[in-house]
Amino acid sequence: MTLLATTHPKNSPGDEAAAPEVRTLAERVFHQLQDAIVRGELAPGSKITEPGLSKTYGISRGPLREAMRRLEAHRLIERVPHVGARVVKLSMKELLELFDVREALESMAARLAAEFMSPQEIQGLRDVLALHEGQADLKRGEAYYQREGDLDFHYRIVQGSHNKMLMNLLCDDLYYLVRLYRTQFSASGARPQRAFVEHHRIVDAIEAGDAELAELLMRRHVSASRANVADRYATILEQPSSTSTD
Amino acid sequence: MTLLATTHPKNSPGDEAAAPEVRTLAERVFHQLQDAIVRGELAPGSKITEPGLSKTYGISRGPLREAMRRLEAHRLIERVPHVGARVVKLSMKELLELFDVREALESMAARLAAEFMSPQEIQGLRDVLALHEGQADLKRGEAYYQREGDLDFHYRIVQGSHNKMLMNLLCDDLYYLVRLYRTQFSASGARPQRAFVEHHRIVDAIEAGDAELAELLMRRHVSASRANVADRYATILEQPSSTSTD
DNA sequence: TCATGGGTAATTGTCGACAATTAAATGGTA
DNA sequence: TACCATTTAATTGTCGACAATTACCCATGA
Repeated sequence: MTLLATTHPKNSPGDEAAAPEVRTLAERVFHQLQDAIVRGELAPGSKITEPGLSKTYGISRGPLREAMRRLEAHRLIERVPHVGARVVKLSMKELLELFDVREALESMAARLAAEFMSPQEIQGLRDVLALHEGQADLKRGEAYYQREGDLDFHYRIVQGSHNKMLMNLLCDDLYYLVRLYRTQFSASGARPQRAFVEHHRIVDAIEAGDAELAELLMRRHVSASRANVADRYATILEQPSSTSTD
Repeated sequence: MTLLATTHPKNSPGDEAAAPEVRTLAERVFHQLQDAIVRGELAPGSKITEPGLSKTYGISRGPLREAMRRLEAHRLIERVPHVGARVVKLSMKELLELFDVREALESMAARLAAEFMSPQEIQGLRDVLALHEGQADLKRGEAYYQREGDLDFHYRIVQGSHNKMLMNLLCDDLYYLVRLYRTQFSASGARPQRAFVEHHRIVDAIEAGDAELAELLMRRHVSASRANVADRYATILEQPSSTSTD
């Protein structure tokens, strides 16, 4: 909880009124809806109507529409003029596309992090890894927290790139989609121990200032995660029972 | 005009009422403002006020605010709650950040294009190159159209990746910032003949289905463009006369 | 039974007005 | 004269109501 709160202080589960820079109604309901979607409280593909949300959140349609516009910009809902909006439902194709984009951006982030990350930031990375290691030793099966921590790890590297545009793209846009995917596909942590090793090697490369190696390792790391997801999906397709994701 | 219109049919200069999917006031004024900003008619860094725009465009503040929200999502304006909005003014640092992101995303796009681009799409790429070559032979100095065509070239490769998320990120977000930069820094085409050669080699790699080579060449291409911009900026800093971009 | 048409209901788009917050202007005081 | 507090004006945030478009339902006909 402690380390997690430092990286993404907003939308920590259970507290939503203490958000720091929520100065307007539209922003507040935006964060609320963002959380509700990411956590699966609003079903993927379900239609959301302005009067309905307006009544449930007790605000007018004006700020609500602004919040929905922001959600649309973050690709969490899809709107059609004069028709309505519905919560995004990731298909496997779109999920794999997301992994390709992550591979491109995060490998670049790792490269830049190896160049510009400060010793304090690197120490913070090591702390995160140590925390994960302890958690992995404690509860081996339930890797739920570990997955949130996985995002924590990636967050810090992106911030270590000191590239604001990268930070905006990854942290403000894509990572919410990643979290949404993890709830939609109920993907608890797969391949945890291998991911641990890869994380360690990436930090080693960053600490050594080896930009090329950090980039390569991060590229492989994301690519392996993508392959793992694709494989699991392929095996699920063999035994047709769950929801058809496309 | 013909080939350009096929890739980005909207906001072709001079005609704005014939936009295809503009079904609402907010969308129309969004595209109008987008054009006005990218073309420099709204000065970078200038404050834009809701009543002012509402009067100039003859619409209410409701749809105008929606248009402004979309502009903010596309990073063309910056808003501060209770204070106001102003047109984005790219600093050199942010411009170089933009090049880093482009390098990451477009190299990935080239890799995917080499895998999935159809023969017709490749032929379209060759047509664009042929058109540029003719233009370069005709007017050697005035490379303005060539630069727009340069974006046309990159557009097609991104679309050839068949990755919708990449297409959204690059074509809908970043490329408008690129065009904005070219007007803000009044950057007419530098190094045109070298860029031509690089374009040809990229297409060759894509046509050969060599994904790795296409990725590498595109990465170098964008990186060289970034270095060129950085160099020109450094030389400008030697002779202090123009606008301070940061 | 299915397709097609009209009519109704609901939702979205748009507008003008009021409240809250911020920035500027003005005046007073050390 | 410089600085600070108060007032004032302008802008942004929010709200409710009306208009326009769409989707749904039902009846009619082949």
